[in-house]
Order: sequence, then structure tokens, then C-alpha cells
Amino acid sequence: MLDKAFDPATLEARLYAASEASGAFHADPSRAAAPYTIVIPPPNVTGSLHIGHALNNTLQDVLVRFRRMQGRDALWMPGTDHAGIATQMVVERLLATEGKKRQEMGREAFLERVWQWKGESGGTITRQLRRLGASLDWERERFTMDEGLSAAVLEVFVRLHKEGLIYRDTRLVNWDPVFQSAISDLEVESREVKGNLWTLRYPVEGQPGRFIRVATTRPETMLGDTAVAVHPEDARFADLVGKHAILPLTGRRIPIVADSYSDPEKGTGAVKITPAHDFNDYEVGRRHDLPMPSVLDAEARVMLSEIEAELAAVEGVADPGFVRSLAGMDRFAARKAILAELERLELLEATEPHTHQVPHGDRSGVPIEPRLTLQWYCDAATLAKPAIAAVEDGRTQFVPRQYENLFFAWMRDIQPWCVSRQLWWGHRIPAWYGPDGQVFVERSEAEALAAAAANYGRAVELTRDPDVLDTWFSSALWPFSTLGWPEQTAELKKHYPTDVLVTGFDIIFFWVARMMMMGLHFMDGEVPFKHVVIHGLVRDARGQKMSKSKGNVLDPLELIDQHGADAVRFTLCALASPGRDVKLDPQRLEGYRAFATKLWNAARFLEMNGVRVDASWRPEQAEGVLARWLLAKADDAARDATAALDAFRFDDYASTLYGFTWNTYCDWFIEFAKPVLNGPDGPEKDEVRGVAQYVLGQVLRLLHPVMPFITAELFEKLGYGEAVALTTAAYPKAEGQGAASAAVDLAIAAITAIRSARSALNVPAAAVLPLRVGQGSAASLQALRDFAPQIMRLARVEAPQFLADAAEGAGPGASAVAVDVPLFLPLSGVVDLAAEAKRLAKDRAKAEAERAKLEAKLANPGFRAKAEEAVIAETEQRLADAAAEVARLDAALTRISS
RNA sequence: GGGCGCUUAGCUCAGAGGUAGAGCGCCUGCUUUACACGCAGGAUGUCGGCGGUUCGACCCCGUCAGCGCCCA
Repeated sequence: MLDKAFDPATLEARLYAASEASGAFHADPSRAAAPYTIVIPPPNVTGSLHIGHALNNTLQDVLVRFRRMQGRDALWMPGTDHAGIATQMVVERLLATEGKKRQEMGREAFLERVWQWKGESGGTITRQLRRLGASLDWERERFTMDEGLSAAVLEVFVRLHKEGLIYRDTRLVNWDPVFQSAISDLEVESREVKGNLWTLRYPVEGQPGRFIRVATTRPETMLGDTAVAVHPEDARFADLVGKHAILPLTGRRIPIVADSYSDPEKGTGAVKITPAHDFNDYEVGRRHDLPMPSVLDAEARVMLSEIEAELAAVEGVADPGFVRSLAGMDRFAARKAILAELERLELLEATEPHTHQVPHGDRSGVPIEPRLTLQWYCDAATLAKPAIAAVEDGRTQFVPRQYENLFFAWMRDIQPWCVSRQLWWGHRIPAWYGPDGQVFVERSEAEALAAAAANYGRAVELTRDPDVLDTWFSSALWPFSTLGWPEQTAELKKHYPTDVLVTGFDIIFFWVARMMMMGLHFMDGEVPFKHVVIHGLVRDARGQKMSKSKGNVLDPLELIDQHGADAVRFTLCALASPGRDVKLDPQRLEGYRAFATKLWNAARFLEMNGVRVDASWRPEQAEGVLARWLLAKADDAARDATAALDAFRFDDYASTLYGFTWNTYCDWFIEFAKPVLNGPDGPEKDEVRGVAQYVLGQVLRLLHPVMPFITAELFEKLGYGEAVALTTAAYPKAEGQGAASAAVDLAIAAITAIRSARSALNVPAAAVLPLRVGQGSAASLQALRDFAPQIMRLARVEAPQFLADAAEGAGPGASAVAVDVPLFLPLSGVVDLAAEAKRLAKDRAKAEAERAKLEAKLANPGFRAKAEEAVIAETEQRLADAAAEVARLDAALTRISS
């Protein structure tokens, strides 16, 4: 016997553990079944499950469970990435509490410590994914730093280098002074900062008393200025172009150049150019062939080595002694000192408050310092071409489609990808340097030594590059490295290309783009995935982004504790409309938890009424109208649910099943079944019991992808089979059960019409009224006869009296209509006839308006001439119906007033 | 400034060139022995504004407005 209420907390852990242990989530390449493959976008190993993960993984799990039930050899590949910066940060913080520093420990010991941390704490998110019910193939769990994946990284790096697609170059990078490493553009976020706009005066060479004024938000970089730029068409400065300015403090002579980068509208119209510390200035520097001295070191402290030689004393303008005093000073302290000195020299003209966007490291939280450094680059522009082509010709499709534009925009303007990071935790770059600095990129130190020996004609000592690769470099290989590449495994053969990548739009550049580039390059031009399903961000009920500072964060694990994993999953699924953010209102969760309870109670009801699972019951044998009606509706639900999932419409999938389960199955079928179940034993009762258990079985299967726990529990408790068996039970298909019986729909219409009339007339709920049935088609009258017990029970009426002719039944009372049959509720004395008259008049007005509208439409010659035949016929039918409705209501009004 | 998206019931959102929908909320009534996490009934929409195409526009086109996101 089922418990009185569904209690998710007591069964989720048990059910999940049983499924995992049963091997139901495990793919097997030796199986004949066609593959279905999703690789999880690898969560960060330091991470824990947030609501965005819950959405992302719910959608993946729904797809995987659905396809698995359809008989596919489903593989959902689990794992995490090593998150270079984040992990290093976590462990360094841990060390700090012990009073230790990474630099003191040395690289080896530090890495050992990171692995130790990973062993102890790196499994958080994978444990949490189990609570969500995610049916990942845990036996295959991978980690980007594990042996196999590291081999893949090595192979890719070496091959790309030999192909000339990886090279070293000195370029401007986003430098994070906290981590002292290059970071990706994508790890930089712009933050609004209240600062100042300072106007500086640079003396013009050879024109005493004349200055060119430049506005800047970063005065400390002026030490590295190598030009002043003005707009070529700016008349104010036309005579200065080609002349020089004397850079204050350093005394350096710098050219005044014409470049359209300078905006005449902004600031003073002249802009200082510091090529080594600003991306725009860097481009200007390249255009004008300017020197690019760096003036800030790895920690963003003032560094003079590249400008020291040119320091010159200029009376009232530059003092080398002052500049030297800045050496080693932090950039913000240097800013203050420089401003003070400029002020003293009367070269600081104005200070205005100014709010502007400043790039910050998303993890360190400090302003990024663009720095000119020697790094390893990957030729992304070349690799991007096949990726763009694959999306253009539809080998990979985005869902929703419009995200392809975002992908194209980024890929067509892609910059060289800086892949080196000045960290310890990560894949160490397989590059060794000879005594003269020549580089040898090989798969191992031995190979590098051999290559060096061949090159120099003798054995030499090599030094290995200390840097590691960007974490995304290894993530980019994830769709094939996890399948065993570079080994040609059975898994790789069967499961690549994968079917779908499910991710948020914010991650298109991180994962999608890079996986596409690497997949196409290394897998013989085969795309890594056929579909990219993009979902929105999870926001709070008011549409605000969740953030710790706002305190509006919803923790999925708490939600699971409160409502059950099924309700959380169903909610996320129902709200996942394509291209929209998910506004998660706790009220919605309550609503879908109620849905789970509803399903539970329906099952309980059947159990209490002697409905038992009968695997031999065949739907084709059902003859009764009610059974056939339910089977046809179940067919529709199966077809619609499947179509929705085929199209990645998770919202439609959820609402189809919500409606079918609650409205069709519980509200109508079960209510119609009650008189039969309470009645005498016999073939009719057997059939109702049979169809009840059969369709409930279908419902459990249909819902299982989104509500794996409650469905498995009911599957087992009711006797359909072991809980774990539902994981691989066949997903229902539309079976061709035909159209739903009109007889049931007519009975439903009759009940609804009578209920509506009763309610409008304030008939006491408990009152049982007489019911007279007027003239109608033979089929309709038969339907009302067949379902008389249901109508009596659900509409609270006496056994219907079928009237012999239209004249009968006249007399005061309420009236209603079910399709083509008038229904009379003689209510003289019981009911407020004036209220009934009012109700009828209102309905009549509505019907008359409809009639008039249709008549006008048909009277339009253009409509007659140009509309499709079928549309005209339909409109005529509707007009006839409306006219009949008006006539019926007129008759009812007449009866009442007589 | 450039690009993309959105605007439909009180809220959150579906929606097809030909009859505007759902869930929640709201109002009313109900211990109808599965379920009050329930049952039944009900109200609410110039489908953002304007113009165009069409026999017919919520839908297609143009334009304006407001909101959001991305990039600069």
C-alpha cells in the first residue's frame, strides 16, 4: 500500500544509488543500439552546484533519459575541468591558513598538495549532480588533468605546433597582477568605476609656452607614452601634426601623430599613446611604428628598465630623479605621486570626476593591466574557418537558431588565442629551450633532447617552459578526449560526433567555439556535436540576476530538500522556454510539487480500487468508449511529448504531460471510472481497470525523463517492475489508437454545461436536480444514455429524462446545451428566474455578436472570391452554429418568461 | 555608437495568416470517502503605438516607443 503522501526525501538517495549500481546509466559500445551522446560541459572542479547547473543538467538528463528509453545506447559523459586559476587560488588560500606560500614550497610539492586537495574536496559537484538525479555514466568520469586527457593535450599541442598553428609571439595580453598571469579576454569583465579624468599639459617642442593637452584616466602610464595622437581632420591640431611634444617627467621627445582613433569630441581631442599598456594605444603604436616600452612589471609596479636610458632633465618639466624614485612603486601609489609632481610643475590642468568602464579580472577582482609579454598563441582564425563553415551548412545547428549570429560574430573576428598561463596547476607546455633559446616542442623530454642533439650536433641541456596551458585548451578537446582520443577506442568510434551540447549563451565562446575548432581539426573534419542547445540564465522571481550580495540566490540543494528533486527538475523544465531566461518563483516550485503529489494520489486511488498491473493487457482489445477515449488521448500525449523533446521544447514537453496527467487522466478519466469501479464486477469493470493501469504505466514512462524519482517509485510499488527497470523501459509511442471518442467529449460538455448553470444560479452544491434531455442526434442521445451514471454523479442530477418531442420540457427552469442537445433543469421555485434570464441574455448577446461578425465576413465579396474553400465552409458552419445558439437561447428565454 | 532579442490576462509565459491560450494569482461555492499540495464555477485582453501588405494581421513588412542582453 502506498503511503498517504509522497515523501521525496525518503526515497531519492535509495533510488539513485540503486540505478547507478544497476549499470543502467552505463553505455556499452559493444551493444548494437544506436548511440546517443552528450558530454557534460565540464563543471569547475572547485565548484558546487548552483541553480544554473541545475537547469543545465536537468535539460541534459531529460534528453539522455528520453533517448535511453527509446532504446539508444545513451552515454552522458561526466567529469570536471581542472580550473587552473580557480583551483590554484583555492589551494593557495588553504596554504595561507597554514602560514605557507606556494613559492616557498616549490612547484613539485605544491602540485602534490593540489592533487591532495582534489582527492579530498574535488568531488563536491559530482556528488551534488547525483542528488539532482542526473543519469551520468559515472564509470567513465574524467578529469581534464587525468592521464588520458593529458596525453590528448600533449598530442594536440605538439601537432598544432608542427603545423604552425601554435607559435610564440610578443603581444599585448590581459595581465592579472594578482595571479601574475595572462588571462583570457573572456575572463575579463568590465566594471563601472568612479574615477577621474585628468587633463595633462605636454609642452610642444620648440614652441615655448605652448602645450598640447591630453585627457587620461590612467596618468601613471604616461611614463610609457610614445606619442600624442590627434584626429587627422581636427583643425585645432593641424599645425602640430609631425611636431613633437616633450613628455613630462621623463623628458622624452615624442611625436604628435594623426590617427582617427583620437576622438575630437572626447576630452581635449588629443590623446596620449601608451602602446605597451593599452589595447587601443597598441594598435595606434603599430600603425605609426612607435616604440613600446613597458613601465609596469608583473605585479603592476613601476618598472624603469625600458625607459631609463632615455630619461632627460628638462627644466620645469622633467626630473629623472623623481622618475627613479617611482621604481617599484605600486601603480596606484605611482598615480598619486605622478599627479602630485605634475601639479607641482603646473602640468596638471584639470581633475574632473569621471565614471568609466575598467576591465577587471573576474576571479582576482583587480583591474587588469595590459602588458606586452612573450606568450604561446594558437592561430584561432585558421581553426575558426571550418567551424564557421560547419554552422553555415548546418552540420552543427544552434537551438534557438538566432544564437548562430553570436557565434559567427565572434568567430569571424577572432583574435589569436593566448594559450599560455603563468601558473603551476595545469598542463605544462611541452616546450624546451636550448642554450641559445631555440625552442623544441616534443611529446617528451627525451624526444626534445634528441631533437636538440640533432640540431646542435651534440647533447645539450634544455630548460622546460615553466608555463601551463589555459584550462580551456583542455576543455576544447573534451568531446573527443573523454572518449579516449588519441587512442582509437570503440567509444570514440561509436560516440563521436556527439549529439548535443547543452549550455548557457554566456559560454558559447568558452566551450562551443573552442570545441568546434579542435573537434573539426583533430577528428577529420567531423563536428563535435550536431546540436547546440542554448538555455537562458536562471533569475529570481522578479527577473533579477541571482547574486550573493543581493541575497536572492536559490540553492538547488535546499530546493531539493524542500520540494524534492522531481519538482525542481519539472519546474526548470517547464520554465525553459527557448531563448528566454528562467524566472524562478518559489511559487512555481510549490505548484509542481503539488503535481507530483497529484500523481502519487492518483496512483494511490487506483491501488485502493483494486487496479493491479496487468502486463498482458492489450490496448487493441479495449472496446469500451471510455477506454478508447483515454487511449486516444494518451496517444496524443505521447506524440506531443516526443515531438516536443525532438525539438528541444522542454516547456512544451512539461506542459503536455502536466495537462494530460492532471486534466485528462485525473479530472476526467478517474472521475468517469469511479461509477464503474464502484459498480458490479464484470467485463466493463475489468476493462476500466485494465486501461487505468495501462495508461498510468504510460504516464510513468512519459514523465520519467523529467521526474525520475517519483515515477520509479510508483513503477515499483504498483508492480510494473523494478524501479531501475523504468530507466530502460520503452518510451511510449503513439500507437494509432484512433481519435478520442466524441461520446466522452459530449458527456464532458454536458457535465460542464450543467455545472456552469448551477453555479451561475447559486444552486446549492448538495442539491440533486432533475434533468430533462431535449432533441438531438441519435449519437449524442446515446452518449448521454451511456454516461448517465457519470453525468448524475459529476453534475449532481437525477437520472436524465429523455423527452419525446421538442415541446416537452417547456416551463420555467435553467437550460444548458451540450454540443447539439438542449438540457433542461426544471427549477421552478428552486431558482432565481431573474438571474437565469440575465445569464441567458448575456450568453445570447455573445452569440449574437459572433453571428453578426461571421455574417459580415461572409457578406464580404472579397472573402467569397479569395478565401480558401475550406475556410469559407468552416465560416458558414460557424455562422449556422451561432445562429442556432441564438435561437436556442431565445427559446430558453421564452420558456422562462412564460 | 553597432548588433541581437523582447513587449499577449494581475504575474510568468506559450501561440497558428482565418474561433486568443496555459500555469500561478484573484473572486465565489464545496469535508462529492485518492488528493484542501484538493474539487467545481467565474472574471480579466483595443495581443506596446502608428502606418502598410492582404478578402482577412496578434502573426508578414515598415516605423516609433519602452525594456533587456552582447560588443565598442
